[in-house]
Amino acid sequence: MQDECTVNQTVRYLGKKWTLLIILELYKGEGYTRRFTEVKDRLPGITAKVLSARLKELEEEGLVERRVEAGTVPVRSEYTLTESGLEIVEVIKDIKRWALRWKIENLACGAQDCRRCVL
Amino acid sequence: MQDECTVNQTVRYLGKKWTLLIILELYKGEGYTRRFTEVKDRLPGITAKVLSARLKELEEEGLVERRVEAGTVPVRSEYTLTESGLEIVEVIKDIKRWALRWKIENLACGAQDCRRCVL
DNA sequence: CAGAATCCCCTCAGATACTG
DNA sequence: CAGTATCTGAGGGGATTCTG
Repeated sequence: MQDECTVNQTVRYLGKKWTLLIILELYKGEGYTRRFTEVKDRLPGITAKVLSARLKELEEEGLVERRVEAGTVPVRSEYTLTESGLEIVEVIKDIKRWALRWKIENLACGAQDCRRCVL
Repeated sequence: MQDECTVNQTVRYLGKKWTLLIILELYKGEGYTRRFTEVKDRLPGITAKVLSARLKELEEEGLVERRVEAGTVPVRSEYTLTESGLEIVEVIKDIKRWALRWKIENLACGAQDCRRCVL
């Protein structure tokens, strides 16, 4: 099946809602690292369920690494971009450049920290 | 809402199944142009319904232009990549490079004309 | 040839509530 | 704090049939 194509497969999870924004959030963190709640608080509207699912998916795909702080109460876990995750950020930047170039009518984005963040 | 972000919005339709493959198909056509059935035949597994829907969406987003040959029976219609559509191909190439670099286990893609086509 | 119409199942994603 | 469990509605996408 054509669905097996890497491009299609890749874009199937990258295309899901919130995924790219989560990656950018980790990218903005110190050492490309953020804690669960940190990401959650910085992405207004996302639910714990969705964030959890996306992070798990990204971990399985190798773009994100999870580390659990042992012996801390309450529990702390950190998510860090891997090398491949870091490289995909460049692609995201390109998408953003493309979008800003051809979809300038969309002012909502410029109003958010979306524009400042990685461009 | 964060959903208004251009990156997220863009990726919402680009991330749909078949979309990128359709764009690449047009890209491979003479003058970046292909007819409906041409695309359909070259993407085994796609249904007319989905192809139709994707092309309409891409047209609305300005990546594709539709031209109907007047007065021909049976009807012929052509789809051509616009300037913005052509530019997004570069992004798709980057995604493919990324995927081939980090997901080499996925041999299915290399076996198809997927690898030859644009890289 | 180039679709549109219908049916139907599945996944996505939000809301809400609960837990180690 | 960092999740999981459950329910629900909306949209995605395949199969099939029909049409100008």
